[in-house]
Amino acid sequence: MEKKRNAFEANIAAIKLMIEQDGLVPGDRIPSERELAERLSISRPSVREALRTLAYLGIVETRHGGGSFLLNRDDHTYIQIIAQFLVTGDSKFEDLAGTLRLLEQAALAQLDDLSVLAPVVSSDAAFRETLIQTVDNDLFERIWRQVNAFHKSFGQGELYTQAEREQLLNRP
Amino acid sequence: MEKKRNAFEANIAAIKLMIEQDGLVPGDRIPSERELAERLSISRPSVREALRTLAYLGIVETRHGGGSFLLNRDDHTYIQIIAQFLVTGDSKFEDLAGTLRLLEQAALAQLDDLSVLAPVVSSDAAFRETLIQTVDNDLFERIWRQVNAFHKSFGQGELYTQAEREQLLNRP
DNA sequence: AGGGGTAATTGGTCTGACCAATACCACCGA
DNA sequence: TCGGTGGTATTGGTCAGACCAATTACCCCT
Repeated sequence: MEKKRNAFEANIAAIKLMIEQDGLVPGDRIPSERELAERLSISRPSVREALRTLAYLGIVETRHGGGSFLLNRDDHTYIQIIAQFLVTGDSKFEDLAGTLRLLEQAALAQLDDLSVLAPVVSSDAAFRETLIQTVDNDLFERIWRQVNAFHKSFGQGELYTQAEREQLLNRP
Repeated sequence: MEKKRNAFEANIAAIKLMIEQDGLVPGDRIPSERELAERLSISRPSVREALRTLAYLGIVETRHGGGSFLLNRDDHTYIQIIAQFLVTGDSKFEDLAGTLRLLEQAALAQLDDLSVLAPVVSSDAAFRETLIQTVDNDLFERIWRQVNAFHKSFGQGELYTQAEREQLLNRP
């Protein structure tokens, strides 16, 4: 082994390695914190620091009294974490609305058939929700959803007026 | 207070909130683990579990004996850390490239004067960097930067060919 | 064989302690 | 006065042990 430094990251790597070597698959229960501590020759607090990080990333789920379990990889909660840290406090409100408009403009530009939007043109929320879903891109959708949630948390109302929405449908 | 469940994530949020309220900026030293424990009325192990996670994500840097410091957003390594867990070849890479194209298309659409892009049309990175900066929206730029970092972490090359870039300049 | 209640297991949190690395500062000497 | 130099305080790193809470496992009785 190498390093004294970064014992913490080494612990995370060790746990991941052990999971691999034990042939665990998503849904399986991983060894208890006490057993991990013993097998890795580290203390339980150190095990916990690593496990908590893995849980935060969505790699693992822990149930009080039940144990820790491997999660499916396609839960990708890390995307949400990315978004959560992207949209932190110092975002100006104008940036929020502006970013939403940009995202939705991009979605609109790559949409061939505008007819799917016609039925929902009367509702700002439904119009934009439908618009985003036409993109069919998970990451893009999550980013939009996060920005939109943050925008809504400021208690603002509609992003577009009815007239604006109708105009958007008559462009390309 | 709030709920019993998810005390761990509540601690992370509390630390982030305290950083905000104290007006700390990247480079500043955040309170010591012992002081955080006292101010948040939790134990030092609980503080550490939250702090280690923040450090792992690259939000914060800890120096043995020195303290913990706020990092610049550009230093955030969680994109790479998270990418490390995407061991299997999932199709999410298409989402990355697709999202980047959408973001840049949106930037291009709201740009009046395309002449600023002409000098950098020979470089994929410079072209896209310049394009994003014309938007003048911090949040949008940050989102793009992070997605781009994620995309680059997969070791991919240029997003557009030279011909594509030139074509983009001849559209509107 | 089934149901219920108790014991064992497991995660959640805390206290306290000690080590290691760094920062702080007063002191000393040139 | 200035610059090094040492000791001391502060801070993160790690550990042991304890206790609580939630869940699980198991055994016993009917």
